[in-house]
Amino acid sequence: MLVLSILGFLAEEPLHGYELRARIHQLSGHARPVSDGSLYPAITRLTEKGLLSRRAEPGSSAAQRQVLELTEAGRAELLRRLREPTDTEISDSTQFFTVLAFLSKLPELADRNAVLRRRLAFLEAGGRGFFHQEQADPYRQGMLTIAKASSKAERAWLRSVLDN
Amino acid sequence: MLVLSILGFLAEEPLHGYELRARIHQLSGHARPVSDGSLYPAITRLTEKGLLSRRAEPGSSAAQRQVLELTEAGRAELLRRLREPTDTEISDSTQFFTVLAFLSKLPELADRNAVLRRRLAFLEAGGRGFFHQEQADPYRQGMLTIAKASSKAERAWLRSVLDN
DNA sequence: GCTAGCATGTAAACGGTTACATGATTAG
DNA sequence: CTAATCATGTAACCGTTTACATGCTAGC
Repeated sequence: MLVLSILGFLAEEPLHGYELRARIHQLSGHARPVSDGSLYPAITRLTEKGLLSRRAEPGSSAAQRQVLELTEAGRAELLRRLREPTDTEISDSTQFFTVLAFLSKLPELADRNAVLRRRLAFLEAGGRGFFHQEQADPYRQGMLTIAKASSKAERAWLRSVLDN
Repeated sequence: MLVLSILGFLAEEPLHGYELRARIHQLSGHARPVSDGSLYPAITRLTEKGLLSRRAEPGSSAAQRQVLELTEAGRAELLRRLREPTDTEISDSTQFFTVLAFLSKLPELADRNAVLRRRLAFLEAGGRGFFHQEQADPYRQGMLTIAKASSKAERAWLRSVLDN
């Protein structure tokens, strides 16, 4: 997911690591903070794979910035990942929201809608039996109540987008 | 999170690994499947730490079962984790729902309510600015719409439980 | 005879967390 | 002069994923 966020934000404009971290944090850092120890190694790996290029630039203040830019291969990889999300990127809400955050980068409406339809189908399958557990435990009942409300809101939004 | 689920289900009754996997799957496997490669090593680690004991039992069919049981130390660790969830167990919905699934194991109402109040305070802080991003991107708008609906439903449930 | 389900594990590769490490600039 | 913010990284540890590996029993 970190990789998808990096590719996604860099598809908008070149950024240095610190700024990238700020954007990722704004997008999903409220739930799970991004640590430098995961971000910088991820940048290094993506650069080694040829998906990113980096060039040094004098910092606005402080240390030298490494400005990161998507390569053609990087952009192709981003589009491929958005077009063909894995099963857990469809089923795991956290992962799906990351896909959704960058879905507008996919140029074809049909491709974008195909992804939304996969998510809708997953939700309509009812979390694979998750929703009709009968629970005596009041806290698990609460979990189900909340999950049902979220699912309902999301299905309504997905249908409204798919129906244009 | 896996560890919390293992301790939580074993607090209800002794189980063997295969049955434990089935229960974890029912609880949260719809989003993220549990793999044997994470479950069995986790069981081994917990046994080495003295939180679990295992004894062999003839299988109902097939291979020998390793029946797992919580030790006193294991039960104490479960209660400690439920009483004092980490910050990310409060902020990350997936992790919080795992805590919630076993919260009824905490004997004191005051302890359980303290956990719920921490979650409510986090949600009322508005996802730390997450909710008032103005987004032109329609998919990110959708994300916000869904997130707001979920948050609202969860806050309503939390308040109803806390108000008795 | 074969497939599905029961049942438990190991090994390699990969990625994330935490702590450590450095150093400049700006505002109070 | 000191804290906050800007800015980038490394190293050890730990856990997860994926693939591999085995073997029994019941039903078709």
